[in-house]
Amino acid sequence: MAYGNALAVLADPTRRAVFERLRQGPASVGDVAAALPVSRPAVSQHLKALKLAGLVNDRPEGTRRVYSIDPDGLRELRRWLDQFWDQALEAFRREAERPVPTKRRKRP
Amino acid sequence: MAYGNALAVLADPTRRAVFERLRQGPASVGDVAAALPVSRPAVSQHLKALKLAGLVNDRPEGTRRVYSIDPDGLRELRRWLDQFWDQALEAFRREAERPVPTKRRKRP
DNA sequence: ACAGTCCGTAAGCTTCTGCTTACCGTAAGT
DNA sequence: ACTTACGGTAAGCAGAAGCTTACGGACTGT
Repeated sequence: MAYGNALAVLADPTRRAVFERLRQGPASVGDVAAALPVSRPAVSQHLKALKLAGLVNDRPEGTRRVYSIDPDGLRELRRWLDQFWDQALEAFRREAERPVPTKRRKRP
Repeated sequence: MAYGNALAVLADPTRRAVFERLRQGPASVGDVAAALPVSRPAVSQHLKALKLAGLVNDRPEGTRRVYSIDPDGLRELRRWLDQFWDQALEAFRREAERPVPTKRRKRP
């Protein structure tokens, strides 16, 4: 049920902006903050949430801390969506084959 | 940027539960509410949000209102994720090819 | 050793959000 | 016409979430 965390984390716009910035390649906290209209601590908190959800990795580099995207979290989310997609289409097909909307009766 | 709405809507656990219930097939508001530990109005509000995000459809059926999954919203979300996935892997590959971590210098 | 840079965390506040209860409209059956 | 079933909306509230400022810790270069 980790995809739930990923969804919740990616729901916030600015946190998603942080994530999308990392999509271009690794970056430090300050780098990301410089590109966004929020403070550096805010970015730090967002990165923490992203890390907990398994969406990013981080490695120390001197006094800086470089974050990069972790494919694992994305993979899980993708799997959930694909599975959902298949099942939904299946239900869709079943429903389309039902010719008449079958007016709900009380009891047959 | 509609995928943002989809993400925000699917972030809430009970709303996602409503959505996943619909994955099995169309259902009325009461049906969904009966399967969840929340009140019927809560489900109604969740369905409204899902509908605004383009994730579900609804059609009247007598006094009842039958909701079903709308593939369009899911499709958009899937497209975003796939595109993100590809770009992230690309950046990943580029990074892997960089042999030495290149200790950040002040100025060359 | 000292100064400077970069970052994480705590505290606090404001805003948003999801839930419940109460009420009203609509459609069908008798 | 009246009753019953079903569902949407309003009002209100408790909890969560995101942002900022302030502070302290870790590493680097002089």
